[in-house]
Amino acid sequence: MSTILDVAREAGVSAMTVSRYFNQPEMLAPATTKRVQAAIKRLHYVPNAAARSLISGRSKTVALILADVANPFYTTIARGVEDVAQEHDYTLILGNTDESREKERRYIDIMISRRVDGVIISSSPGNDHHFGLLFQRGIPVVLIDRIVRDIEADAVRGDTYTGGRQLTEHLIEQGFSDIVLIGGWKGVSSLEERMAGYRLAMETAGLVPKVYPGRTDRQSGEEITRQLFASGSMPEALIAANNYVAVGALVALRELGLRVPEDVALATFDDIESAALIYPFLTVVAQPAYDMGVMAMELLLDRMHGFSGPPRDRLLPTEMIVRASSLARAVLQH
Amino acid sequence: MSTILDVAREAGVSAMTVSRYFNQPEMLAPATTKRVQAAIKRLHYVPNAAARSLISGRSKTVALILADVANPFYTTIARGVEDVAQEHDYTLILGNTDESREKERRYIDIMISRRVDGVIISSSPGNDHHFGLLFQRGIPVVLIDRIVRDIEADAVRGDTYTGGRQLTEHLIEQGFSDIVLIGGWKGVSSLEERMAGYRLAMETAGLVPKVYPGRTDRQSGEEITRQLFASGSMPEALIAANNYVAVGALVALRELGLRVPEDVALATFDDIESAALIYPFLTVVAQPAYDMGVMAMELLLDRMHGFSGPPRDRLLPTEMIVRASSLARAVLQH
DNA sequence: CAAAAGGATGTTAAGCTTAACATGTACCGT
DNA sequence: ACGGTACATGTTAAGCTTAACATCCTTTTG
Repeated sequence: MSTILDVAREAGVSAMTVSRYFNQPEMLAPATTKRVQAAIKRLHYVPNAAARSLISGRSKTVALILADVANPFYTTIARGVEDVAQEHDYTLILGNTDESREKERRYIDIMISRRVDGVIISSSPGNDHHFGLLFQRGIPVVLIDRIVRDIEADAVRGDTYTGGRQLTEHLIEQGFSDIVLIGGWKGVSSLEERMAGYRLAMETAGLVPKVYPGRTDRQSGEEITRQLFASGSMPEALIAANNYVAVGALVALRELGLRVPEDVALATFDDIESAALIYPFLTVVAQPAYDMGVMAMELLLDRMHGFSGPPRDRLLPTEMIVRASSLARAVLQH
Repeated sequence: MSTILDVAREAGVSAMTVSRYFNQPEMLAPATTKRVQAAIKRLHYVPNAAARSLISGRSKTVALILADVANPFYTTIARGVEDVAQEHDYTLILGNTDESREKERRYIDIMISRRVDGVIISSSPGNDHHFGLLFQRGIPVVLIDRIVRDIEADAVRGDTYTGGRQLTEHLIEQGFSDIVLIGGWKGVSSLEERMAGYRLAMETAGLVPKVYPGRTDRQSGEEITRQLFASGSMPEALIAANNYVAVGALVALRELGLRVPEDVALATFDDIESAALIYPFLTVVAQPAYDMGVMAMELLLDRMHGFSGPPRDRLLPTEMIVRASSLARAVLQH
């Protein structure tokens, strides 16, 4: 594999001149530029990123750490991040934590080891975060979707507090009063906010909030729903903590022979794009996932380029899309 | 930022001993191991990946290059790849090509520059592939979903040829004879195979295959469908080249006031998991995307560990799932 | 026309880790 | 007690690029 020295020899110049061809091309004489260019082409030379990184301490790399790489909400974020990163010649390292603190910890070591220039992370719940190690080394961090208390970092998130409130108010307007929130974890800010919005709306209307917490996967949605109805409750409406929980709830309700929305109304967060097109049915609070990714990468670029102001917290507006699943019987009969 | 020398000093040993702690721990005396361990902890030392890579020529990194990071089919593959990579301590670099040859080319340079140990790629159509550069440098490549003619690399793909045939036969059995294939590109093997399966089934049944090619996005599905019906044709059944095209077709058909399957039957490839659960409606040929990712990474691990047999072509079975969208009127009325 | 200024290119060393080889110590057998 | 063996640890140099400084040649200026 040829090195910069081989190219230098081939072009009859010094290694430094070749290096300048890449880093300060305007400094070279046109004739030299040409000769170097030709030599590079002849030898198929590509600079060694490791050597560059070793000397510069930087890597032109950004780590994107997500809870679930297969969740459409996160992959849409990833797409936004990638588009901006690519534009600015940053390479993306992808990590999947499955909400595991240990995996998160392992990735933090990898990021340090690889001298990534920045990190975008949707952190797992818990208090023993290891971000400190990143801060010590001056690696900027942008939190996405979920903020972490006591961490002084930029953050980008959807306004699901308002979303939760709107969704609840909408269901109340439809005439429901026994509205239950299912799924979702303590410790995950975006889920706690939804819950808080729900609570506020319920209490403002003089209703009693009921929360059945759980995880955020489909399985959990099914379990909680089964359990809820097995326990003898017969709520009029459900709010699922996220898209997967909603799908699980739908599966469980179908099993129980309950129709949506005739027997039980349902609403949730995070739009499932394709599904919505095929069968526009679920009422949702949709978050601007792609824009969230773009903005996160932009905030990170600022920091990597030296910006050092106080943490910025970007709360992007969500949009409630009312569809059939949340409508009152009365409305349906019209 | 502390280096291996700092740790050595702190522990009262040589740098080499610290290096051995990481690379051949069994060689150290227990007491030394302890002292080194303590020093590492005190200094928060993390080895510098660039220096390691510089000397070893390897990077413990694998590049995953996909056409669209937001497409659920590909992200499910990504999830499989990531799970296996993580298990084996490989870090994943993510790339998005948007079917652009130029972006693919750029990524190939990045991969070489970063000395990735292997590449998994769903390549864009075209003939001027630059994989040669990877082969020259002995970087193993695994093709996923799409094979590339004349490239001697391992491949993992779903058997969409059989899938296309089955889907077509199913529609023929339902009594349809004017069946049109919409969307999909020449040059993309997985799409060509679907087409070939469709052609075979049609011709075997003495029917005339009709293909309206296009891209693979939703937009394209809409356009082709509109165009198809605007041109006066009135096919009895459509087969969409992939999930996005199918969604586009559905949107267009709804606009045209045509019901599925009462007026036009529809079937497609690539199951949309959540959508299918909410509304089990689309007849599909589903591919085992997660397993494809897992297998691709496993083949790659083999190669990276020195396996050098002939290219392996893994054709994973697909599964046809018949749902409402493809049923004959007669069947529906039952 | 000499001296200064400016532009283009070269030289040296450093960045961190590890392969290859060297050294040192403890214990073995005879 | 001595050479030999095995094990534990140390020394040196290399891997590739670039920052900092040095040099050389051309051009400008008084």
